[in-house]
Amino acid sequence: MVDHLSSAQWEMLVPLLSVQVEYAAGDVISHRGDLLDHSLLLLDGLVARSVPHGRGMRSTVVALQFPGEFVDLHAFPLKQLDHDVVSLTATRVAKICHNALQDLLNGNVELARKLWLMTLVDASIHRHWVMRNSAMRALARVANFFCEYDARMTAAFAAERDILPFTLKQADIADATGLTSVHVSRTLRDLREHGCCTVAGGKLTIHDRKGLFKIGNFDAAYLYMPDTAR
Amino acid sequence: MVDHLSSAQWEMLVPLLSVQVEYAAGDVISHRGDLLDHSLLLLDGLVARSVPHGRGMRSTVVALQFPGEFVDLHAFPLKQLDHDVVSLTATRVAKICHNALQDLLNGNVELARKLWLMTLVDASIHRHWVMRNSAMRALARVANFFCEYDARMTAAFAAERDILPFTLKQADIADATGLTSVHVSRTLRDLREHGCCTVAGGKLTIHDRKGLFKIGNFDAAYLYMPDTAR
DNA sequence: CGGAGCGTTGAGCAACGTCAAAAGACGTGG
DNA sequence: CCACGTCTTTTGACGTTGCTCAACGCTCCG
Repeated sequence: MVDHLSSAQWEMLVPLLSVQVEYAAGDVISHRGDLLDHSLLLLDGLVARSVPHGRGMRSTVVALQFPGEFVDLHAFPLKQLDHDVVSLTATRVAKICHNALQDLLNGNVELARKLWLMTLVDASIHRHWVMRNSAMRALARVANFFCEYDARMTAAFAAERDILPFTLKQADIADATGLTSVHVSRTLRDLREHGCCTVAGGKLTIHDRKGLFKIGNFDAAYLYMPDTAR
Repeated sequence: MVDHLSSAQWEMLVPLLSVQVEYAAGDVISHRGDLLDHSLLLLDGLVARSVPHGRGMRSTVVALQFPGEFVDLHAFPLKQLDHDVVSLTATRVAKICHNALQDLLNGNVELARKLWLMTLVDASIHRHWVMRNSAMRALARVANFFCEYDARMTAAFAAERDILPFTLKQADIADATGLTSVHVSRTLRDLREHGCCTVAGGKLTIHDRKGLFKIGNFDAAYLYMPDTAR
């Protein structure tokens, strides 16, 4: 969500974003524990922060980043991350070097506070995920996941759509919601039969957004969207 | 974890912490959506960030703060929180006014970055909670919860102990781990019978820390402890 | 002594996981 | 275009975990 920034602030950041890199679905962009001297701004595609569980086992997706969001801005103060960063689709990112960022932020307290704020919005989303995966049953959980997907995609496109690009596998949804892919499959059928939404052919089609929000018990306040007042 | 700060930085912060307040177990310190002009440093007791679910229903604890930690430093950039802040035990906190903090940080980029970092450690803990409550079964989940409790209490006391003060109710553990209090009760019995730890009389007694770590599959890296190198 | 709150236990059940098989989707090379 | 292998989704049968409901005991405190 770069829309937390004023256009003047955005202009200052752009020169630092010269180097672009592309990844394919499944690529590991950085490993937990790696020392990082740069962060990434996601231009296109979906990236997961994921905690591996050991060879052969699937890993848990603890966060998802959408186009227009920083993927690992928290690596700037932390230097080292506690999770892997994995590309879930074909993605394009822009690198931002920590040294250059430090120089920029030293002279601009306002911008520094905005970037701080953006990492805090990520943290708010983490808390929501804790709640979702701890306190909601499968149907509500997956519905709520789609509500968030819808809201963040809408922000990324700056336009509401009823048909969204969606190239995640059911196993990815499972990793993000703490279910098995088998149960995700069944839950998607339930949502389909409720007339809420359909996932097929790389698209998420929302037939009944209101119904989906209700089943998912969705309230977007935790996303701290800049324009869309709560 | 104020130990991320140098003693010089700590000295600068202390003058802002004049006002102290006490709360009793169960007090709601601030409500979601409240506009906040100050943050709190926890001096004593335990505080939960909790998401309410409606009248009568129990709420989900999405984070726990220990003595020496900021409770809601994220309210400084965010101004408004997405969750309640609830005292779980008798607590004592020190207020820090956002205006004064802003003046201090405007003149001290290093300190600002340290505070940023501290909120990012919170976020890392959130991610761990997502993983724990999504991917671990009850026994491992509760064991891991106790491992974290042990590690953060050890940091708060600056001393390792096998008998820790523990005044949370089983229902609180349930709210934090996404289980029911009934199942927590059974799980505590299991941990007791494994010879790992006992919860009774306001104390958590760790009989076999190594065994507890193993059952909880615990790796403290996500806590980003300053001294204890990973 | 009585009540309130918390912890414990048991029985039954719903939700979700596991395993396995089959069907569909998709790209590749002939 | 078809044949093939691989990956993903779907479905069924069955097992397990953890939830629900209800009863009972315990402790603390008035």
